Amino acid sequence: MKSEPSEVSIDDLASRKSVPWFGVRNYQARNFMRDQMQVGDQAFFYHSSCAEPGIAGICEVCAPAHPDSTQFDPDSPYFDAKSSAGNPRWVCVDVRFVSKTRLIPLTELRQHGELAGMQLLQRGNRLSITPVSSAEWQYITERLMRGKDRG
DNA sequence: GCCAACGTTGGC
DNA sequence: GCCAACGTTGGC
Repeated sequence: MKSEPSEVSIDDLASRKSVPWFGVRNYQARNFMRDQMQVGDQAFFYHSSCAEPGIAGICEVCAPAHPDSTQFDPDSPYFDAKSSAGNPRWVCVDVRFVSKTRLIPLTELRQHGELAGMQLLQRGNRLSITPVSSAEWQYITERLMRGKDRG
């Protein structure tokens, strides 16, 4: 799950009980949250659009998909005039902090052939939420996150 | 700021 | 339904 750290960083997540994954305005990413993600599922927390993009930690889904309140807020950059309370277009799950890991840069992820199939790493990928296979999850958590914690 | 890639929109 | 134009994402 990608987040711009200037909006919500792994430290921001750690300081809060939970955070709604607001602002997703892409149907595929929305559908992942609505149809695939369940309470208890874990995800990599990825810092995007920043100096050092990469995986910064792990989070866990703690509430199933519900309407994203920012779509109804005219002052929000995520406001959607075509959505309505009766028929909300955008939903989001809530996530909570699990752990902060060393920052695993995108460039490092690309160096591992075992991860070449990750949707995150595919050319032109723009989805803010992408699936991770169990093999990929295992490889990253057991082999890449085992290094010294550099904060 | 550039630009590749891809999603959305809207005229037809 | 096609497709050109336009907008957005996000790494670099």
